[in-house]
Amino acid sequence: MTGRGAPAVSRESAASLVLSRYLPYRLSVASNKASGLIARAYQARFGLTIWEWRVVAVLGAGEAMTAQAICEATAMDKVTVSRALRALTDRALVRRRTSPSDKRASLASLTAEGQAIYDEIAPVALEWEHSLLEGFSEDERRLLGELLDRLASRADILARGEDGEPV
Amino acid sequence: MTGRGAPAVSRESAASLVLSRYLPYRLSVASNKASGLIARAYQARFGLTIWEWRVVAVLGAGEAMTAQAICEATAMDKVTVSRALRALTDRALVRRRTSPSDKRASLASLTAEGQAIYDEIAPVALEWEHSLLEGFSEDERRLLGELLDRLASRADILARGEDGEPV
DNA sequence: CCAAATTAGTTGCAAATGATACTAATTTCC
DNA sequence: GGAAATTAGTATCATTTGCAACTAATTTGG
Repeated sequence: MTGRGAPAVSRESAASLVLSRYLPYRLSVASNKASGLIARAYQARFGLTIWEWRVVAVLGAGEAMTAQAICEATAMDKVTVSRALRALTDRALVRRRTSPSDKRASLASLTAEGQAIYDEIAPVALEWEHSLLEGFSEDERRLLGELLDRLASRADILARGEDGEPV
Repeated sequence: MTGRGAPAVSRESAASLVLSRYLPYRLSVASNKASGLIARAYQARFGLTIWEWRVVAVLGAGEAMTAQAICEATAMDKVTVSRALRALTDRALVRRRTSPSDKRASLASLTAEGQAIYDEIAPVALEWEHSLLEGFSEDERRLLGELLDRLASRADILARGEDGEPV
């Protein structure tokens, strides 16, 4: 009976990696549940995918935008934006005209029908957000948003920084 | 000039729906950036997908688990778990044996090689998490985690609750 | 104790996604 | 002023994902 005594540290290797406490995991779970919940609103009722909805959401402000501008405003890939625009255009929710200043680009904007859908969905989306945050104090809501933004920009910085190791 | 006076509410319909301020959107952006960043660690270095990594992460604790239990621990769909287990088993990182108490189920656990990978990745994953949270105070870290968990459970409640309208 | 219903896990197929290559228009800069 | 490099947006193809159907084992309840 050699080697007994203190409760050997033997296989304590990755001590505190408990998935349910791991931030990227928690973010992912919260994000998926929140998105999934609200997605039902625009999917079931208007047949919009989450990306189509995002495009509608930014165009809802009224400004005509290029696909490029939409990419930036929605954090979507340009291929995804292209497909969403195509689908929306096919359904006549969006109209596109060639940009006068750059014939490669086109300016997209909502049609009357698209605007009508936006006007109907947007308040519902805001209600869902509100329901989701029920029980959160004003401070908590503000802080949550702020922390998420900081996290995102921190991830950006790290992504540029290196190509392998954590800093 | 009738009906003037207060700055007409005319087309102010969805007043405060600005995508960049919309919580589900911010969550999604933060989550994708954080996950994407860390995914490089286990993808490039070990060829693990995010789901394979999650499975490895929960099995890393040492307990043999059924696919069902893994579903619950990882918030993954059963099909996704099945595929991840298959891939890991094919690479001999995971071993499965039929559960003695239920011949439909099998108990999965890490092989020595799987454990070795876990032991190598887990600390790196934690370092990344740490880098991500650099600049966050202890309070902020705790609060962020707590708010995310509350949000997820709130979404669960709402998802059960109804089948259309926000509450 | 057995037929019907449920559960564990897998498979197959259709749709969604992502990387890459491509066309056309526009800048750059010698 | 024009060849080379860049940019806008689209198309193509391979992979991933999600749903629904399926097999096999177990539980229920009559």
